[in-house]
Amino acid sequence: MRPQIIIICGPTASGKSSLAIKLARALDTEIISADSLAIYKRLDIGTAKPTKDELSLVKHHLVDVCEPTDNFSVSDFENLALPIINDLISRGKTPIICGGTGFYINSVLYKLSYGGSASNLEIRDKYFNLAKEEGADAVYNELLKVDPKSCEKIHKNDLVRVVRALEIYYSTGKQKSAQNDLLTPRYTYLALTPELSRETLYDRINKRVDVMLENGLVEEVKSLINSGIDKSHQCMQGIGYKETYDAIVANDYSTLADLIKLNSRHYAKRQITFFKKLENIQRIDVNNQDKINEIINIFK
RNA sequence: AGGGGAGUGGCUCAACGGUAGAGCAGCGGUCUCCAAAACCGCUGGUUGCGUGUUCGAAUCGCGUCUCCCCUG
Repeated sequence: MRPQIIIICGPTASGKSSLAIKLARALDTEIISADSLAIYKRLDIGTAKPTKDELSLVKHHLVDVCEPTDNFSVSDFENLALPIINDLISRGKTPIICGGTGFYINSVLYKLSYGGSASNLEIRDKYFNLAKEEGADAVYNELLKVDPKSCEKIHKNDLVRVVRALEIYYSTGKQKSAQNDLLTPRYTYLALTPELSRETLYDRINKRVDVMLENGLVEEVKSLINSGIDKSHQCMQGIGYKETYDAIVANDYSTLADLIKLNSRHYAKRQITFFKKLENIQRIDVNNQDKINEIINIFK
């Protein structure tokens, strides 16, 4: 039985996109991007979005689907991605999910309940403010009272998760630790990740950052700033964007390239760690055409 | 050439007589609605080299090498 979907994941700058395009063309199918920043319009250079040419070769979904002012979360991704995947499958095609946002990939692969609660900004603000005023311990102590079991899994310094657990409790009345999702994949899948030495990967990251700056990353961020985007917007959390934003404000670009490179390397490491957990993930040399043909033949 | 200063883990620095600490880098990990976020953990040094003083030297003396600054 051939798998229902293909997942191409891995760290930034590893060559996922071109592999995805190769496979999509050979299999006459479409790509669903799983990238938490490529969803934004006008964030092009810093996200290394597929070029116009690439976009015309293969249909890409979930690129440029929201405005830089929008908030976007995993479940938004899940809600948009599932119908596309199901539609492609029903048309006899093999959807290719390609991206570096592991959390997003998991959201389509597994049916997760996310505590049964959407984000509740009121509760969030309340506890972030509490942390600011009385310290993170105060928030953690609160969770200790209502959901001690979650405290076993969440480190007390991890304010984002501590607050999220409280948010779930106070908006649903149920404890986060009570959720018991089955981690059974919704689809059968083949997962691929480009095989690269750490050294090569870091080298590619460094070069890519230089290219981004040459291609006008600073101008891109300035243009976003001019239209009212600031650091409070979610899209400004992106690597390449937050650093450039700060450099523009300080009018000091001396460390910008190095800083983006460093943060990108750290990010790549986290991605590598995250994808290690994906079962049956295959490392593939993207330059090995024989191997790629082998994969294509599985799905033909 | 003379005078002064500095040489400590990959980098920046701390300890200034009691057998070396930190930040960053690097490496590993967590991840159930902000995930390019948020968070946790770990490995590296016979203190340029030699010699002397001392119970004991990164720390003091001498020699030597390297670098920086000033004077010529």
